Amino acid sequence: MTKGPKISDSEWEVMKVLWDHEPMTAVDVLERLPHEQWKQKTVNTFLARLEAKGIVSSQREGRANVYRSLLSEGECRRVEGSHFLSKVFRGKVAPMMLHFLETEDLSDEDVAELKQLLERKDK
Amino acid sequence: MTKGPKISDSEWEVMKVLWDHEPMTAVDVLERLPHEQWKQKTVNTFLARLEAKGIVSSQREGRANVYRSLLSEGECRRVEGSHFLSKVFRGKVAPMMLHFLETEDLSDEDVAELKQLLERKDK
DNA sequence: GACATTATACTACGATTGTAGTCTATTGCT
DNA sequence: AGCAATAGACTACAATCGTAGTATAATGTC
Repeated sequence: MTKGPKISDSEWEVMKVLWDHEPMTAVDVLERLPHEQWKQKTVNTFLARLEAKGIVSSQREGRANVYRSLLSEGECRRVEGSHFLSKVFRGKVAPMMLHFLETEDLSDEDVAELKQLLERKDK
Repeated sequence: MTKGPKISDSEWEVMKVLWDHEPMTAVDVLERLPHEQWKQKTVNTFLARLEAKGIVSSQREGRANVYRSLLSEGECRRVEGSHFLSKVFRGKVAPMMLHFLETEDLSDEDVAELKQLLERKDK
């Protein structure tokens, strides 16, 4: 459940930059994105769409619009995460965790941290 | 990395049914999907698109086409999983695992299983 | 063999996505 | 004041997605 607005792949790229450095203008955002892949106008379009979706707000400041996120990265992760879980792993958490444990590289520190977390969850 | 064809949300629903019961005809697939949400023609369209994408193959058998998957669920999970990881969690596995540990409900058995897995990974 | 059934093939169409271009208004410069 | 630079607004357009409808061909029934 936990429905939320759909954020497309490219919109996520813009949002990650915004979450890291907000408030920002469209020009600021472009500077933080790989220049070879992004044009200013494209960034502008995405910011406008994100505003239309209610994910960011804009405020005129002088000559430029300044953007701020309305949803936190954590909230968006929750929505996207539960959607991914039900779509790809049929909502079953444990198999998903096993999958990532097997396919992704975890450092020793990561493993230790996860074990600690699980210990605490255990009681 | 590990590029693969894009499988849309609805296409995933069709594929999960197919992986569970293949080989199947389009009529078989519809029967396994929630009837209120799916129409036969829609299922047909998705099967045709999946074939065009090289994700399933079809073979004429008598009066009907019989479909089989060309990619396993595991392969598709790998592609989709690593895409999700990089998009939503910036490629960082541990934070993602923590996120799911905190937001999703794990049964005691799940926790025990994961701990075992981590133990084995540890050495 | 003519007609009803039914499965596939082909076509449709609005919404979203990725990727900008054009038009307009504001600012700065000389 | 007049003109150039620049920021935003509005428009464009092909590809993909969700959701079918229409046309056609093969099959089964009398």
